[in-house]
Formats: sequence, C-alpha cells, structure tokens
Amino acid sequence: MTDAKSVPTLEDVAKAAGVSTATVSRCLNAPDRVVERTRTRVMDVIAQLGYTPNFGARVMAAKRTFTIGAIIPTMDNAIFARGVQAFQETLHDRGYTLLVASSGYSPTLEEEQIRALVSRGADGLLLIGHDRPSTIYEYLDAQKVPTLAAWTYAADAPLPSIGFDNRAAMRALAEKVLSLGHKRIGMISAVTEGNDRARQRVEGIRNAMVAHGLDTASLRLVETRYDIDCGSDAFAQLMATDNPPSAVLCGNDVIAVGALHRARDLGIDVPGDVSVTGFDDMDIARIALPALTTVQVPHQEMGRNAADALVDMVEGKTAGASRELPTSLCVRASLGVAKT
Amino acid sequence: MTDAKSVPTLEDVAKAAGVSTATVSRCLNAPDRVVERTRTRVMDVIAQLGYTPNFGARVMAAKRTFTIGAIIPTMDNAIFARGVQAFQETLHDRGYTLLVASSGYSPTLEEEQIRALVSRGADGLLLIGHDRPSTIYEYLDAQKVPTLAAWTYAADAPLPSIGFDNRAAMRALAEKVLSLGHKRIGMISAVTEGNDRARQRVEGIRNAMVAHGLDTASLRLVETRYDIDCGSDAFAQLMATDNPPSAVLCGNDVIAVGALHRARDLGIDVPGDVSVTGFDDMDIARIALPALTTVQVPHQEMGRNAADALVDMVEGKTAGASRELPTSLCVRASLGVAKT
DNA sequence: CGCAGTGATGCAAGCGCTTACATCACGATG
DNA sequence: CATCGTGATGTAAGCGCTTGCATCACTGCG
Repeated sequence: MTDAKSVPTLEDVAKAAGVSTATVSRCLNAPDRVVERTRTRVMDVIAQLGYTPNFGARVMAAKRTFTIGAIIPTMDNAIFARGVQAFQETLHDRGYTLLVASSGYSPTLEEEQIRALVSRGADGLLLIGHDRPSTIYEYLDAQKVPTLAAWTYAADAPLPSIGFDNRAAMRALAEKVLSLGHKRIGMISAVTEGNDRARQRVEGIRNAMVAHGLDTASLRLVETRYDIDCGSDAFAQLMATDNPPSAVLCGNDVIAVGALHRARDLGIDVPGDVSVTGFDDMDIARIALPALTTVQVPHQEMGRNAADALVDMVEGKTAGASRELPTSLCVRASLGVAKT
Repeated sequence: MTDAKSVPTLEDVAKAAGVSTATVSRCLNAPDRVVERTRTRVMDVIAQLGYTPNFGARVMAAKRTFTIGAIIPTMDNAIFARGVQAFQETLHDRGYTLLVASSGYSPTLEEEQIRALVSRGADGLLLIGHDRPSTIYEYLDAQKVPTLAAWTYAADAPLPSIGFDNRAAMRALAEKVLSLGHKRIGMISAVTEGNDRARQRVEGIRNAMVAHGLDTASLRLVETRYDIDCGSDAFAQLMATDNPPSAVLCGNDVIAVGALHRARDLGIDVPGDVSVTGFDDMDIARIALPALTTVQVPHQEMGRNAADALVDMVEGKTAGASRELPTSLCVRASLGVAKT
C-alpha cells in the first residue's frame, strides 16, 4: 500500500545530517544563525534527499504562509489580467506568492472562494470593488485577514482601497462626449447588481448629463454581461429604437468592441452616425476600427500599488492606506461631433 | 499584544457544545456518523462562533486539501482564460478549488510556482505543455503529485496530456494556405524556447511545405512575444524585406491581430497583398478587420476534460488517461488566394 | 433478567514543523 | 587557573486537526 520511499521530512534530513531538527529548520529560516560548515552539510542533505518543507505543518507552527490571495470576478477576459499580473510580480519581489481564484461575478461563489483562500492560510486578500454582503466583512474581520479592495477607490468603504474613481472617470468621458454636442445618450453597462464599479460608471454619466442640463431620464440604459457578443446585441437593441442615440457609452472596452463590430455589420458609420466609447483602454481599444475612445486606467500601477499596500498591511506596517490613482481620457476615432 | 477574541478552534467549539473535538470534527467531515440532535447543536455553535477549520492543521492531519493548482504561462492575455475558467468550473462541481499561478513563460519561475503550489498541498497540478527540465518531473514524481499537461497532446510525454496536436493543427492550416497558391510563406512564432506548442506549430508549417514541394529553408521565421505590439513589429519586419511573403502565418491570434493592425497602418491590403492567419480562435479573431482565419481550439472542452481527468487521477481512479481533442479550421476573410 | 450487537461518542496519538529555552564548548578575562 | 560571556546546537512543547480504537448506553433477543 504505502510506497517504501516516502516524502522526506525534517527529521529525515536531521538524522541524515547528524543534527537536530531545530538546526535544519534554522538553516531554512534563519541561515545566519547556523555556522557555515553545518549549514552547508545540511543543505547538501536537503538537496540530496529532495526535501521540501511540508506546508501544512509549517503554517501551523509559524502561522505565516507568505501567500496572498486574490479573487477576481473573471479570468475570461483581459480586464483584470494586466493588473493582476503586475500585482503578482510585485508580490513576488516582496517574497510572497499569489493565488488567484475567480468568482464569476457571483457573490456566493466569491464568498466560497474567500473562505477557501483564508482557510488555506492566505496572509492577505485582494478583492475587487466594495460591493458584497456585510457578513463577508465580518468574517474577514473575525479571521483577522488583512484585505484590500482594488479597481475602485472609496474613502469611506469597509475596506481600504487602491484604485480610481469610476464615477469621476466616466463622468469626465461623458462630459467630453456631451461637449461635442451629443444629446441622445445611450449606455451599455455591465450588470450593476453586486458591481459597484459598474454602478458608479452609470452614475458618472448621469452626473455629466445633469451638469449639461440634460434630463437623466433620457439616458437609454442597457445592462449586459462583459462579453463581445452581448455588447454587440445590446448595441443593436439600442440602435433599433426610433430616434436612436447619437453616442453610445459602453461600460467596458469589450462591450464597446462588440458594439463597433455590430455597427459595421449594420452599416452604421462610427463616428459618422453614432459615437462609441469604451472604458479600460485594453489592447483591443487601439486595435479596433475605428480606434476606440476610452478611459485609460493605470492597471499596472494599480497592481503594483495594491501589492505594496497589502504586504505592508500583512507585515503590520500600516493599517491599510487607501490610494486614489488618476485615470485619463483617451480620445480616438470612435468619438465624433454630434451631427444633429 | 494578542487580541482577547482570537480565532476559535475546534476545541472551543467542542467545549461550547459540550462534546469532544472528535465529534465536532465528525460533524464537519462525516455528518452521518453523528446523531441528528448532536449535530444540530454543534452546527449551531459553529455558526455562532464563526468557526472555520484551520487549513494547515487539517491538511496535516488528513493529508488532503481538495485543492488543484494550475500554472499557466501568463494571465496577461486571454489565451488561457477560457480554458482555465472551464477547468475551474468543473473542478468546483467536483468539490475542488483551483489555485492559479503564472510563470511568465520563465522556467525558473515555473519551477518556483510548482514548488509553491505543491508545498501548499495541491492534490494535483495542471501544467501547460511538456517542455521543462526533467528535474521538475523528478520532483513531482518524488512528491507524488498527480500532474497533467494541457494545451498539447503527446502520447509519449513524461506527463499524461489533454489537448490537441499543435503540429497537425497548424499543418492543416498551412496546407489550406498553400493550396491557395501561396509560395512565399512568413511565420511569426511565439518564442520557441521552452515552449513546445510554439515549436510544434512551426514544425507543422514545415511539414506542410514539404508536402507541397516547397523548400522549408524558404520559410521566413520571426520569433516574438505574445503581444499585439510585438506581432505588429514582427509583421513590419517581415514585410520590409524585398519579395515579402504572400502569406504570414502567426503562432497566435494576438500576434495576428497585431499584424493586421500594422498592415492597415502600412497600407498593405489583407488579403489582397498578403494573407494573415492566426491560431486559437479567440474573440478578437472574429472582431478583427478583416476577420481572421485561424485554428479553432476547443478551449472549454479541454478545460473540462482536463479537470475530470486530473480529479480522477487525484482520486486514484485512473493513472492519467491522455486524450486528444480535435481542432478545426476557421477560414475567414484574412486569407485569400495568392496573387502572384 | 442477562448478554451480544449496534451505533454514538470520547480518548489520545500523531501529522511535520517552529521556537523559547536549556545546554554546551570555547576563548577571553581578571 | 577559575569565571564568565558568547554563539552554536539540542530539547521538547506545542500548533489544530483527524482518526483508529476504546467506551458506553441502548436495544432486542433468548
């Protein structure tokens, strides 16, 4: 049943090296507390035996894992990719390993994943946005797991956050659109339930409309999933109404690219007949035809900042400093002046 | 220093419920071995105390984590996204949690991540491709961690694999291209070092050339990173030669989209002046202008299959059954007949 | 009424590691 | 030469949980 040659333990190493387990442990965790000669011998044995510390035991004894968990809504498109990649790289520099799980935009699944990561000993957690049941915050609090929110910034939220002001960013874009004379505004938003970023973006548009003396009730709003085809369909739906919008603001570049594509299929000229904008400035925004006007988000910087902030929290250096990062407008060909 | 209210342990629950720790443990792990009344009482206490089992301790005692690790080369683009998402969903259905790490196409980092995941108690591992130092396989073997390779299929590899035949798939595409009369072939490949999939794709093209009586030495090959801009530059480089290729086959859709974009910038007509093809059939392939001819890969099915296969291995049901999945050609506007 | 059989529960031995504390050897010091 | 300080190493007590085995309270039967 049991294989004769089983995975070696600290004790095996100690025995083979003729030292105590404590010394072996120290070789691994505090090399300078062991004299050169001994250390070399121990290390040789370790290499020879192919010893790897048992994580469970280590965690239990040391109560530290040097692991950070991140739960992102989806890996299915590239929205979070760049930021997470930067997050991971910075964590790595700081000596931590990143474990990623995805929630599929489902609060239940997110909670499950949070518990999974926490019970797996994550020293800290990165979550996206602030919008989740308070029970989760209570749980995190009880478990004393330092947690940071990203992709959003809010001074008064239950979690410290590193990100940008989605509302203000979208508002700036919308003001730009309105300043070009557009009056009939359509928006294709991500599903807003459980997604504060999406809600804030919608709000940003409304704010801009108010500022320009437009009735927010006139905003044609469609909600859909983050998906090219969904964006495409939503666009068709918006344009099929009589007196369709002259500008369609999309909650995300993926949706916007879908819209652009459908416009081409329908023979609708962008920006001649209708302007289209996105959000995020992903690679596809530049590549799209016409190139997509969008909001540039500092994904990498956000990732790096979040990693530093979270590690600081984990190491007890700060209680969690929030930080707002700037976004900027990226005006490209898909946005034009209103014709009517 | 220590907070008065610390995280509750099994013992706290046991005490509060007036039972032994064994009973509490059984309530969690084998509910039917505890009588209804007791179980309810225990569960109430658990809920009330907000108890969560300590993972480290649990792993150590039970030697199972119900965690599967996956190490993908990058999260930075969407190549692996869909497959990993499906992988995760299936794992979830089977009661496992997925932890993802990325290696950035670096063998060193990959090894590090493998160790991290293994020592964190991953019950099984998913890796991409077969191309890595044998020391890793020895390590995996010694640690007895069931491991599966995906995104590739090879009957005689060190690991069982679920995927497709990259060589054959690319060969089929290349034959299609050649059958349209193209003689001057360019290829933009991903970096082939440490990437068997990329190498096999190049090989597939060579095979097709041989089959069509072309000298493989005439293949203009450029290697570059998976990145829109890199693809774009590589394309420019290829087209800047005299007597440039009439067809440029790209190792991946991302590169191909970059190429398409640059062609537009340079005023090169696709497919009029040059044909361009991709690989993977990502969303952007359909959206690109002209729509991209590519190889359709069953990402989702691969993810699901891999999850099932790996869990079977972990649970000792099989020793790891490899499986080859079919790919298909996706001919779209970016491929045309050779003019010359 | 006594006893075997049954199912629920408790006891306690680890699991592999870290770390506070004890021990020891050795050279420096008075 | 005795004493002490110093740094290297060993000892052993947990960390929180699972699980084989022991125990116990019933039940139903002879």
